[in-house]
Amino acid sequence: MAWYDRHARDLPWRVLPAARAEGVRTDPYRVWLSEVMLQQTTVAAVDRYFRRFTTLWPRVEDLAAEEDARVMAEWAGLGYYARARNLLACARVVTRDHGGRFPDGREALLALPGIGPYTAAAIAAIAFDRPETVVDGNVERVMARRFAVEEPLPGAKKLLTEHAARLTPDQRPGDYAQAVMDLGATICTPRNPACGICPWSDDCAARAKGIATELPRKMAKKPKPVRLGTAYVGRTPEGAWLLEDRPARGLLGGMLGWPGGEWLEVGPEAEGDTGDDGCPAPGTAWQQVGEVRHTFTHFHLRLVVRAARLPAGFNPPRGRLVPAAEFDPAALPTLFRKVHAASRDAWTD
DNA sequence: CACGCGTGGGA
DNA sequence: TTCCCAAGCGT
Repeated sequence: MAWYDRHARDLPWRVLPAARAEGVRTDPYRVWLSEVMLQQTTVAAVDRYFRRFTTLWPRVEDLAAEEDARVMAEWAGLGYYARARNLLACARVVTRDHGGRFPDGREALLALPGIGPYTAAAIAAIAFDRPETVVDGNVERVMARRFAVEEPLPGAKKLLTEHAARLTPDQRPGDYAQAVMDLGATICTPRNPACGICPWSDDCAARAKGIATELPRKMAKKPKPVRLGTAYVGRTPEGAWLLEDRPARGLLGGMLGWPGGEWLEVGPEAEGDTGDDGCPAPGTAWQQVGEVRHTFTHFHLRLVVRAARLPAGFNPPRGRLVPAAEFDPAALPTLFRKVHAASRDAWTD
């Protein structure tokens, strides 16, 4: 804990021990928002989004009252969009059923949308200083090394959680939780752990055995297949864009995107063209303007980008026309921002 | 319980 | 270029 008092990172959602000593309170709303944004996401990526969200919506009631599309547009680019949908659902439950106050216990938190075992424990510990054990990827790595657990993840998760629980103190459990995660993020890193400056180096079994860098072991991952598809960027003579609201569930669910066909996996050889599958205006002369490559969690995608001027009075069979004044490419997920950028040269009239 | 679900940065 | 990964959750 002395290490944390000296080395805690100053993050926008964090109340440092020194500030807390002067009476600054930890806001559960900000803890919750930051923890959801940080799920599988780096501090560097979250920083800007957290500042933007708390400026637009300072309290959970403000967020709960916002329109879905506005929140999704602000989340665009951060990824894992189910988090944004669950974020709104959670804000509305807390506002309507809990009077705008987050519950202070792990069990009650666990019942809320988008809050799983890690986030429930993190909020209980950090916002309410409950002695809950927080187990994220950092804690798994630190415990695997400190106790030289050689069983690979995810099988070792249960054992690592037991080790972590045994170390959780009664005093300042919130600071302790953040300290272990800071340790994992800045000292006990995946590649080149800085064991020389680690406050736990004398207690570390993996360091003693010289295998710290090899832990935690992980099961081999499957290779990512390649999928191919086409995206159609159409504009009316007035400059309106033809876009599509994606279904609420699934990949990029609830986000705005360009029309196009299914993204189909192909064999190692036949990487031919993709036809006009999914073309939203078959009678129009589409021109290929580029190709976009993008990698998702479980596949690589190559999208052929086609652009066209739509006829005057065009009535979209699917999707909708977004007037130029209302269109902001920043509201698109990253894949579709790339598609928009690839089409840019087609509009140099 | 295994899988689906994004993105950007670093080695 | 390619691979790995980062404060997980829902189904």
